[in-house]
Amino acid sequence: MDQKITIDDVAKRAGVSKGLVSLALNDRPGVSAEAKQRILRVADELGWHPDPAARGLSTRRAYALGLIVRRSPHVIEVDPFFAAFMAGAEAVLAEHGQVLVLSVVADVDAELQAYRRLSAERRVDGFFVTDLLENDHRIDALGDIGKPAVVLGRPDNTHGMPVISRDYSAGISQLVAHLVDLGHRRIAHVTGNVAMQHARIRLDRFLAECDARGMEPIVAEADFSPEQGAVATQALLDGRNPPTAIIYGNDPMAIAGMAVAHERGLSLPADLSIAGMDGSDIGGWVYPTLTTLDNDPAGWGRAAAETLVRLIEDGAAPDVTLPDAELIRRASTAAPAQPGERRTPRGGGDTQQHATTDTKET
Amino acid sequence: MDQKITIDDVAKRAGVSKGLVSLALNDRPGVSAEAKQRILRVADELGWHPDPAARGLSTRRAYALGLIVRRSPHVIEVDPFFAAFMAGAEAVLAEHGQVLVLSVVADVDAELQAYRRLSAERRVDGFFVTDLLENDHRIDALGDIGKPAVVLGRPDNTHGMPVISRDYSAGISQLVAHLVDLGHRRIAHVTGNVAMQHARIRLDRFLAECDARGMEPIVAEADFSPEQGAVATQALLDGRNPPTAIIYGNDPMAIAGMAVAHERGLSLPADLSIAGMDGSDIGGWVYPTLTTLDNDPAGWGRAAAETLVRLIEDGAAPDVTLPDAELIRRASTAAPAQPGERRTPRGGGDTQQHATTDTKET
DNA sequence: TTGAAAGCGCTACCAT
DNA sequence: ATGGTAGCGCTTTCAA
Repeated sequence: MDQKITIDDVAKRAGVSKGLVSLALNDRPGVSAEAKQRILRVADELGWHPDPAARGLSTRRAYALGLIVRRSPHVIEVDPFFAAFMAGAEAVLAEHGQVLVLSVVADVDAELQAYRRLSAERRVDGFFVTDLLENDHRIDALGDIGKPAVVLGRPDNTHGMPVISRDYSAGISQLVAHLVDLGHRRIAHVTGNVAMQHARIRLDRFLAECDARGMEPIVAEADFSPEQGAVATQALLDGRNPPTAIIYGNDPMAIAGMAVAHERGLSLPADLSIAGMDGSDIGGWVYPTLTTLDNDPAGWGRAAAETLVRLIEDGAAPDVTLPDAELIRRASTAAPAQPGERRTPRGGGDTQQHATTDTKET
Repeated sequence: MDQKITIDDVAKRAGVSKGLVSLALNDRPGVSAEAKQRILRVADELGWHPDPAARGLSTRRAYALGLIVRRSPHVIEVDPFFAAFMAGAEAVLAEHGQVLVLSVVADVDAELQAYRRLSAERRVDGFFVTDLLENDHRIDALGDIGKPAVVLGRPDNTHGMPVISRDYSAGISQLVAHLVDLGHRRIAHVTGNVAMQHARIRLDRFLAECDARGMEPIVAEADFSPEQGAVATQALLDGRNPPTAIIYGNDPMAIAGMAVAHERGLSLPADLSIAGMDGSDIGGWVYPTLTTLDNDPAGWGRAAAETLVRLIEDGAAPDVTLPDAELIRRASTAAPAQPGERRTPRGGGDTQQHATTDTKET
């Protein structure tokens, strides 16, 4: 149980020196094929693993990568992104003998502190930077800190850090087009926290899409929390000329918005079409099932981890562009009711499409 | 940026030897008050942090604790527990100079492998064991592995590992009593994955509560996923004598169950009362707002982290019992409609209670 | 109370 | 291609 096996044991048993074992392990040149094979076999027999502390002491590496999640307690529980992102990232790290070190903080100050701590204590070799802000302080701070980092966002202003990005704009175009095709002309957008770049990009694209169609955009700012999603929805529906469709910056807000509509006795989607983003599994299991844009958080995680590992090992890594977001059409969007038909009692009507029968636009 | 400051720098500047600095840092006896003070001041001035790799090489510690989350990709996204649990745990670990190492796996085999890897590679000093199974293999495996661990579960069969537990039974009693008080006699339970101890405990208590009241229990097995929650709900409602109230093993299943009911044109809660468990934030923002039992995942995280740190440092730590789960009464539970009244059109009726106005039973 | 020195397990360099 | 050896930064003896 207590691993007392060291590189010396392996060296002795294989009849070579420690140095050679080390070279063989890190498959470096200068080891004969047969020696290498023998060494690796012996290591395996003995169940030997190099001690990362000892390695790190020589190489000044931690063999660990850091993810700092900044979320308010009320958003984190409901966040459809991080758990899956971590799963994707961690799977890749494990293949590379690395480990994921996680920190969860409530605000930007605590986040900067966490970067500094993990870095000063030499706990990690690099960072994943998520939820990029517009003019993000962290980019500069990480520059000072001097640790490699990959950024999830748009390839701007990242001071040469590799960027993982996905074109969400294309999905928003599809979504708006989908609603317009159904006959909507008064479409609203409930934003996420627009201090975040991805929320801002979504808003900008929404505005552009409205503009291109000569529609007056309706916008309510929120922050990705269901609570704010509900508040924004109330405000929109209380407006003098309420929208016939609402696009939310994420699925939890959309679900909260649906609840508000239901509570007012509106029939969905006849009286109001609703769409989310960052498509989460739960969206396929609410009533009506939620039209949304997919996001594949595990894919983000894998790409980010591969890039960060490569950045650390090779000193550089190319940006990665993930496939465009795709529209997932479900039952929460439909043609708007004619003015006279509003507030119809519910029941009957369309059968709803379940998640297992999602229609993905390609 | 590149931390080249070592214990030697501190020793030199403070005019003492490395050894003394080390003693002072770990506040061990044998250092004069003034020397200690001076050393710590100098260390602070220099911004020195001991290198965990170097420390670990001497002490055979990793100064890191491991959490391995076993969840299928479809459950993890929606899981209201882990993100908040990690946040709670990590906050405590940071105070103790420790770090949280995270792994996400899909099944039990991969989980055991992850324990072995993290242990063999000496990445962590101990583990958090969650989702305890009945006769959990991991307990034995961890015994072999020989790393300290704390278990989230019921204090049985844990071979002397400290246990963090919360009495969920009390909450279930309250919940059943609440429904019975409203007039329900046909109450169903949609279970979580009953291989997990907490799902089993909930089921057992539900059965006991029914038994105590002479009610025939109705049970549908599921696995915590919204999909299974929906399937189970269909089956229950298609039964020859459908329940008037359904208690789900977690909130995502309850939300999926609500959707099934809505889709059938049932009016909630008049035609069917619905309750969840593991109360998540989102439950306060669906329609109707979801009656549930709270769970305070961050509290679990803090308690578990404190216990594990103590176990490692002192060699032993007492079990912790968290406060009983409490009923959160919201709008999804109400008196059952009289037979004749079923399938009333919705709208009007009760105003729903929002999350901000939850009623907590004490 | 303090200093000096010997490891901890590995990598990396200099020989051969 | 291989062996020997000097560190990496800390903790922990053992002397003084």
